[in-house]
Amino acid sequence: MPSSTTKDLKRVAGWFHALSDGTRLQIIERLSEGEQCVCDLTDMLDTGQSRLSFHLKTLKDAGILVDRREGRWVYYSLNPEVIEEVDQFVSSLKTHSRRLRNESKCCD
Amino acid sequence: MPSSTTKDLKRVAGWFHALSDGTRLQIIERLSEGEQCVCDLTDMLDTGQSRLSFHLKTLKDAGILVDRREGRWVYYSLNPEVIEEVDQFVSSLKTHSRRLRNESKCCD
DNA sequence: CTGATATATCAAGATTTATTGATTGAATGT
DNA sequence: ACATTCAATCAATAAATCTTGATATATCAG
Repeated sequence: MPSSTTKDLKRVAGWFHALSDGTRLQIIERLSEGEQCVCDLTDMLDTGQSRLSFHLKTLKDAGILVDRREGRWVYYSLNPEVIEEVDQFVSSLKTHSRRLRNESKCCD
Repeated sequence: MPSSTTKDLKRVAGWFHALSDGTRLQIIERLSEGEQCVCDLTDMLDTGQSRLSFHLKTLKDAGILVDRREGRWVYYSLNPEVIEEVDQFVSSLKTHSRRLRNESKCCD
């Protein structure tokens, strides 16, 4: 994990904040099976309309989701570009933590 | 991303919540260079003692960090096991989103 | 244009999280 | 035992986030 600017950290924190809620993770679970319109998500998740809209906006604002209007319906889907960035961040963290564990093991 | 139980989702949400704060990400940046005692973190990050302690506890409760007392000092470090789980979650999400993108591309 | 449907936004209150300063506890050295 | 240092916890307040119900906006059908 290279040292990050404050702006970067805020962006990263924004990703994780978006992912830090059970309802939003449920949304993501659904969308990992493919694009869904809000109406379908409303049925699948047992949640009020404005609440769902709030969580979708939270995910969209963080860049995790993108939306697309088609007539009366709005479709949400995962945003692969940003998810890739999240993955790179976590993956780099994993690499560091693994390396540190191995270093300490060797000197016990 | 296989369908998760409510309990799993809460655990996952807990990871991301712990990672969703700028100060905590700074802590993680430091610890990705190696184990640090609280006293060093206090110097490096410009933060009050109880505030730092609060954020360390938040990360520890989520499983991201582990601590170890040595005399008067407490050392914190990344917890590779849990970070690996976080990585697997995000990595799986990445795989799904990538696959979905490619599927849609092929049918334009 | 009118009514109906899908979704977003807004405002108020409820809940959760974070910050601050004070206190407590644990380990050490004298 | 006493004083000192490092760190955790507590209590009060502040700030951010979430929920709910009402209202607004956009699109379509008739």
